[in-house]
Amino acid sequence: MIDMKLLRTEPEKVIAAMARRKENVDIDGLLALDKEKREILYEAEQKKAEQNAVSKKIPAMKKAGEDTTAVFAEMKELSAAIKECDEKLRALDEKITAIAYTIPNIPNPTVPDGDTDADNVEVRRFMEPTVFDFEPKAHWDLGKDLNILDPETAAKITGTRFTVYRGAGAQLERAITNFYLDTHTTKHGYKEIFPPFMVHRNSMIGTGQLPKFEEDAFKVAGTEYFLVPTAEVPVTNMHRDEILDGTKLPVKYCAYTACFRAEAGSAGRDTRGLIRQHQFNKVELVKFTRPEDSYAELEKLVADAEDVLQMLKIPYRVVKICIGDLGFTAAMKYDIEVWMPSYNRFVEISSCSNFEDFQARRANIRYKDSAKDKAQLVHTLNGSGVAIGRTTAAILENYQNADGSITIPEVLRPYMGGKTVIEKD
RNA sequence: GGAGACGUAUCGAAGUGGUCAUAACGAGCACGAUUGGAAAUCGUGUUGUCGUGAUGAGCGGCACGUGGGUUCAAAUCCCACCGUCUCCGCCA
Repeated sequence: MIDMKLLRTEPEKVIAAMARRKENVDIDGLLALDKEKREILYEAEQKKAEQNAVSKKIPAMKKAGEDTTAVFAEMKELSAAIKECDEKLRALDEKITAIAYTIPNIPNPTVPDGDTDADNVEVRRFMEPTVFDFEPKAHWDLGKDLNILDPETAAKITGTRFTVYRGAGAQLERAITNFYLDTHTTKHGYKEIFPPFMVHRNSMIGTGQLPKFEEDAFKVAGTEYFLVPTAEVPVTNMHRDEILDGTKLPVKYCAYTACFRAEAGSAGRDTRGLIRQHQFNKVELVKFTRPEDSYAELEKLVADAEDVLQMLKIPYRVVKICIGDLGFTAAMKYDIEVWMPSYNRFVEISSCSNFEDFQARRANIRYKDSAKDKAQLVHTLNGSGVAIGRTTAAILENYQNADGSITIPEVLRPYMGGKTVIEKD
């Protein structure tokens, strides 16, 4: 949510930010509505002050036996005028929030220029892209041959963009999940959360998925619930309308959830394999920080996500997202992309963002250090730590052997009963 | 799913149409007094938010789960929704 005070005092900053994003937002119109609202608000408050003053005198008048008929008539008119003001205010507020909710976050000045993901800037790499002395297969072929990934059966029971994992495939997915959660909770100091997989509308608004991107979400028929598109939504909203203890920041959570995405507009893209599914597993990292610490915490967040890939020994690179590819809610974002031999390129496996106070303002999440202090908005951050389904795909492809078997990364073996290789059963 | 009770500050809780909502009373917390130090005791303080001021003081508005309604006036009366608890049913 845009800061209305910033908009009032320094509209040129907001206008420049929107121009960088190539967003067409009617800032002048919004300012005019805001001005009108404040004028009417003042009028309404004057009238209410009068109403309160008169109301206070009425009991005394009655006690003294005075005739209150005239006063009542006057007050009735005043009351009607107040009601009229309140109605105008409500209508204006509705218009203002409707516009405000469609304004994206102000990007950090260091966000690189560019129009598409091709313009993202590579920051660093880990390992070199995997080299094979045989013709490597795509993970969907490996999964089929090993009988561990079964999209056909998923289509039979549900539809496209779902996968049934079987046997060692299911075990591998579960091993990765536990490895990620264990590493983040013990090594990196995050508190594990297991949230609901459905949330109500306010939570989706709080983190910015709604109202603008409703077609991307699955809504549960007959309810007002949405399937979570990421654990970011339930976990960030845990502290909605709360004032956190500033001395306890940063608060760091990690959470596993299944994630559900309609993938509207992705028809025909990544139709094979685990890359783009309606349901996928992910461990998410979420932080609530002091404003002055948020960028340092973003770097640490990325490092924590990278660490699990380093332990898995999967080649990856980190890119800084350019202005044209920056999401609606983010002020700055890094993606981590793993090497995917079947695509012959790097594929996103984690997105780490600093939202600054954008989500905190929507969700009303603040902090203060002591009772005397004024509550201030926190900064929120999150990042995948990391996507599990895509990890499975990356392991199958990067750890495949000439005979079609898969060597299990060392750190996962304790999670798979000591098994070292996945072979056709 | 059925029946009932409830939702007021950090917590417990009073207030059942006006002149006690910063909100009784109790507890907690902060500061001060007392003490060699502590406990106990006493005193003072302790919500958030919006508008207008300078990000101050002051002034004014709003908030008693949420949203409506009745009324000159609503924590109080009415309606809807949300949530909590108890009993019954069902279930993992």
